[in-house]
Amino acid sequence: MLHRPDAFNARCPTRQVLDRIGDKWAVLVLILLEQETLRFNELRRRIDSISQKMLSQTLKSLERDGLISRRAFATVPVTVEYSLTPLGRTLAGTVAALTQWAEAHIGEVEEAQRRYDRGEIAA
Amino acid sequence: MLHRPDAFNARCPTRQVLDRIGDKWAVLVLILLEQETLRFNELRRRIDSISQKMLSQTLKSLERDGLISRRAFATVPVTVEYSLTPLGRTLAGTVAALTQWAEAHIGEVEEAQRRYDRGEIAA
DNA sequence: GGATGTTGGTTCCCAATAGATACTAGGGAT
DNA sequence: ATCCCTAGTATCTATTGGGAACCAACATCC
Repeated sequence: MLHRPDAFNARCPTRQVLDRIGDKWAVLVLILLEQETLRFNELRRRIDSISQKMLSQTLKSLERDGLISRRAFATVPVTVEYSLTPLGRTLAGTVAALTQWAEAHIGEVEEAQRRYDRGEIAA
Repeated sequence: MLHRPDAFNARCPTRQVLDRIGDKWAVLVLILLEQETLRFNELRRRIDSISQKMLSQTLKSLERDGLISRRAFATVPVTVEYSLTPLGRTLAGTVAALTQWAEAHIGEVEEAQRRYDRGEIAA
């Protein structure tokens, strides 16, 4: 029935990509870098409530996946710039569609949550 | 600079939606239900390696958000059907674009990972 | 001249979450 | 009687996330 790579099979590598997208911090980093190259602490300041650890970890994963590139300059203190690769740029476009959906439909989602919490399980 | 709801602010509800999309199981459920209405154990069998607990939890969240609807029938044993709501259907379309990206670019991602793991931090 | 702040991280610890396993109820089939 | 089916829940543990402290090397403040 499924003629394409089966993302529902845990062994399928497509699932790995899906798992990466399923990282909220990665999504936010991609969206920010789509607009401009940023340094580590600039990213940290812009993404409210992200910890250094998670930012560092997220950037490392994205770099490993070839989605962003890291450039360090031997200034004092050291300067590190992160930017999207061409591959990352194609993903950022797709991810932007998700944030647009979120912004467009957040009202409906919140209303559904209120209805659900009041006990109305209506469709 | 940002004229739209600020997803980078933790207090912005848009971020909640982003967090929901950032759930790998939710994404897989949405994709499956886009094609047909399915029962609990059918979903469980199709999504390789999901546990009963996580499926149950994921379905409950999606229902609360108004993205899927649950219908129980008093058969023996009880039958429970899950299907997309109109709202969920609009999201499933957007999410499908992500899986298409994953399937199209998985090769590039894997090659980047191999390069990174060999120590070539090249852009 | 010592305290503090900057850079981009890493390490440690604890709380929260994910996942595996077992259990429930109310039957049906063997 | 015993095992299986349904759709979950309860419990326990493994993994992960987040907070805070620490690092080097310098610049500035007082």
